[in-house]
Amino acid sequence: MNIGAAARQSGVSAKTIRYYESVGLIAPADRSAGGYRVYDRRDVETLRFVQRARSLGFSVEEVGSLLALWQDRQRSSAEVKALARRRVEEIDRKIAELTEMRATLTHLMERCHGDERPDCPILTGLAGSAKAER
Amino acid sequence: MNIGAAARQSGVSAKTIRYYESVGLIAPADRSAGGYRVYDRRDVETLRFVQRARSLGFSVEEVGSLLALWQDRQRSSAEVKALARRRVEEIDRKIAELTEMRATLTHLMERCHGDERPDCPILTGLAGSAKAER
DNA sequence: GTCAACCTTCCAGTGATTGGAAGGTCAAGA
DNA sequence: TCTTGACCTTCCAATCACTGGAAGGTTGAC
Repeated sequence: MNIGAAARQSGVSAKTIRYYESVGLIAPADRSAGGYRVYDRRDVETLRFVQRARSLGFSVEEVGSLLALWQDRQRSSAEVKALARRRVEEIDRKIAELTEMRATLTHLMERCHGDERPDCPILTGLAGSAKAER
Repeated sequence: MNIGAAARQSGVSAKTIRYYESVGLIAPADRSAGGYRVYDRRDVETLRFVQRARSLGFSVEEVGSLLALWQDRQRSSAEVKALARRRVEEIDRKIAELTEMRATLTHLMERCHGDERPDCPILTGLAGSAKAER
């Protein structure tokens, strides 16, 4: 199958498949007589694996490690779990950061009339200390 | 004061101040005889405003709008509030996405021994359907 | 033969910085 | 007066993970 079909079946765009190949995340595809990249079901499986790992927020580099681990029958599950644990910690940090932002923002918004009047605590909060306002 | 002092007082790095100037977020600074950028207390205030807005996740472009609104004595607070509301919605989307990722990941991890054995549900979950596993 | 749909490579742009090179300015001290 | 070191200047390149677009080649159907 050509790259377009592989893209449709894996959920990874053709452009992105070529990109993954160019950065060495996936092996270079075989080529047809006309120079087209050729994929089989196994390649699509790999692409799907990559797609899922990316959707869980693993970086392309981390997906590379995961892929290597997946293809290594000898690997220990400890390594995989450690990678996953680090990812969860990262996610927790981001959630905490966003939650903090949200609290500051909604606090500022509550005090803002949101009408024609020019006075706006959101702006003065930004100008003074947003933190102290809480 | 020079750019270094302005950076220290505003919490925006010198490099970033120059960048903000280059993209038109802030007005070009006055220059000394020797060609150094010169800042006063007002500039530092503006930089601090930018820094706070950025830390709440507004894009540089959005900070531009906020800055214009801040400097416009005639503005209506409704506009500012709308900008903030969009930001909160965006934050909520991101938090939801991260929460979903976290749930999938921790579910996968619970089933993984994390020892020397090679079998690892995290990898098979990634290979099959991570969603279906839940 | 000709047409559309598909594929190829290569270069550039995104956002928001950051790093680094090569060189100019400034104030203090020997 | 000279030198040192801290600071500043501009400009180009890299980051991350794509995405867009140009210019051109391949394939299969009608």
